[in-house]
Amino acid sequence: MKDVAAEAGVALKTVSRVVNNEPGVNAATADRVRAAIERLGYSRNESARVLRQGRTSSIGLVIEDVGDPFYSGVSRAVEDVAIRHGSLVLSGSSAEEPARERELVLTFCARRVDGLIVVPAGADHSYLRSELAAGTPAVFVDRPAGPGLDVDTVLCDNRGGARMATAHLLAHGHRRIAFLGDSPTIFTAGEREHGYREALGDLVDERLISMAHPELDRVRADLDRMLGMDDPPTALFTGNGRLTMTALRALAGRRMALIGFDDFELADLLSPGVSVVSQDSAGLGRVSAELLFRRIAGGGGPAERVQLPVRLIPRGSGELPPEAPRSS
Amino acid sequence: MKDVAAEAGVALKTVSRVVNNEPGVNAATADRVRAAIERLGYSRNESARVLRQGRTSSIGLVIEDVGDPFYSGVSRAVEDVAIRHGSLVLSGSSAEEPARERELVLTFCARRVDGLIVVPAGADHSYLRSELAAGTPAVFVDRPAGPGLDVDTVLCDNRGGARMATAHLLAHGHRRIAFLGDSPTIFTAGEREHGYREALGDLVDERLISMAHPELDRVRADLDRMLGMDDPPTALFTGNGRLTMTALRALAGRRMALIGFDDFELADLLSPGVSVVSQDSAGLGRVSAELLFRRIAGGGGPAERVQLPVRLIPRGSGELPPEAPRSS
DNA sequence: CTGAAAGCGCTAACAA
DNA sequence: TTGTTAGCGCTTTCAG
Repeated sequence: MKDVAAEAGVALKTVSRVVNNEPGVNAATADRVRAAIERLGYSRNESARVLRQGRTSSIGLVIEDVGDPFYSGVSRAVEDVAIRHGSLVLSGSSAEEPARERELVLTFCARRVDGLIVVPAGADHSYLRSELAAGTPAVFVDRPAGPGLDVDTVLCDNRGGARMATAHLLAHGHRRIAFLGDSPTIFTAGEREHGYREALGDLVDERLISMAHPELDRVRADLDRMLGMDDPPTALFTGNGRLTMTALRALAGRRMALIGFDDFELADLLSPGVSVVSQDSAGLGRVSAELLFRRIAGGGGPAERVQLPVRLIPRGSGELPPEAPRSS
Repeated sequence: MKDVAAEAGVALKTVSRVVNNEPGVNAATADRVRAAIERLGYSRNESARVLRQGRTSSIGLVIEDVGDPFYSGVSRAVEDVAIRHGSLVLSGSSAEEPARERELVLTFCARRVDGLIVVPAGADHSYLRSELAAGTPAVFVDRPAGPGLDVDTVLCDNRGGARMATAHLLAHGHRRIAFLGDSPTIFTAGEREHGYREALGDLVDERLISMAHPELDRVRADLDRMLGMDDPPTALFTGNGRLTMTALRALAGRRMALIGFDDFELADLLSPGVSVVSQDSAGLGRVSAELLFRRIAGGGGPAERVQLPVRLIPRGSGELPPEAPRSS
């Protein structure tokens, strides 16, 4: 910048003014400066600007895995909003490990991001307290923050969606409805289990509920066990996208009513089409990013908790009738 | 840092030494400093460090769309390698728009990223020349850089994969093989078309080739037109994942041999399973990131051009025999 | 082993 | 409309 000033025969500050499109610069002078910039191939050093202004024009995004379609949808939506606000996105995957989540968040904070969007992996976010107090706003997405942290949160209606799916199966005549969920330590998994239980009421049978990490072998074993019962399930409700696919593989063509939580590409092309409870991943990203930028801009008020609706998409698998009872 | 120094009763530089784990600090002093850091909740301001050192420990990643499973696979792999090198990833989606690609790259450069990984949308990358000359290394992924730019490149064997797929269909008795490709301005689309033509030789029929943006209506119209011919195609080769899915929808259950370029989730669950040419998106990301970090570390030598192998995964759809010729 | 001073490139505040 | 000066928080250099 010094060189540019010399080249254009003006003061440092004038160059700064031109670079920042600040008003109050003679057009001719500005042109001379721009010419000098062009000639010298100058480009502003953002680090210095950041140091001076204390604003990085970047936000940090911690998700579970960029490779997962649900989270990459969130990611893309956040990115779009950020660009509109002139911000860049620093992102990282926690791989569902609390330690990595913490490390990423603290790294982002050390880089003085203007704000954070976090899909939490852990349950303890006390490490964030000092950052929040220091004025870095954060929005939690998909899952709430650990106890004692008063922070904006954007969630899907997990419980309502699960209730809806289960009720849909009930309405189609099913009474024996199994639930395959992810590990109950995961917030969304627990909420969906609750919704399932609420809809089922007295019909709940603990033997038809299985919650653990979605591995094919586990799912297959569980399904085999359930289907081998005297009064086997006639319908299945799967607690997330990965589980739905795993279950589809494990079922290996056996015909059974099925509704999955979370939509997925090609669900409509399978036969029958897979009925799902669809979450709006893009909406999740968009809403949380907008909330964050409102906070960054100084928007005050108490922490908000937004819940986005989900919707049931019937495609056939959720509308299959119960198998005719076996004549015994 | 000044406060920490005061709190610990040492000089600024000593704090700096402790924070950076520099050798030559009395253990007791270091402990005192660390205690002060803890008490004050201090964390180093990376911007200032960057300003001084000129190294940001971050790389820029420009892809087409984080929401696309192929690119999010690349993305995740890049991220993993970056973390191992103590680097963060700034990423952005070009949405296949050259202007946005350019803007992202220049924004990243203004932030003084240590290096760039780019899936180019445009064909002209002259804007990068000054950055490269200034010492910011770049690696192009999935598609090569525009003419006149001597830069590391990591590609898949698009042509070979297309040749393999087409030959596979030929081996299963097909002689009328249609090709649906993406817009020919996209490098990978062109390469795959070439491979298809090479394998087909004299059997090429221009009426069985359609290349454009993968919209359902277009694909449906093309397929209808082709299937209405006197000698309709008995097999279809689709040029990317999006097109494969679109074609599956457009075929709406009509039985026809099919191989798609690029694997996708659930390809095995459709009936018949969809045979594909699988690209290693994670490998693409990993190899390019490793190459980039080698350059950042000062690794010299001429620009490399790495080609990753692809593999054919038969699942049924690519092994269907031609329909018995209609008795006319 | 520890410290003082200079300066990275920029912008804010104040003059002229 | 333009310029001058100070200082953001850190690391580098050189001196104790």
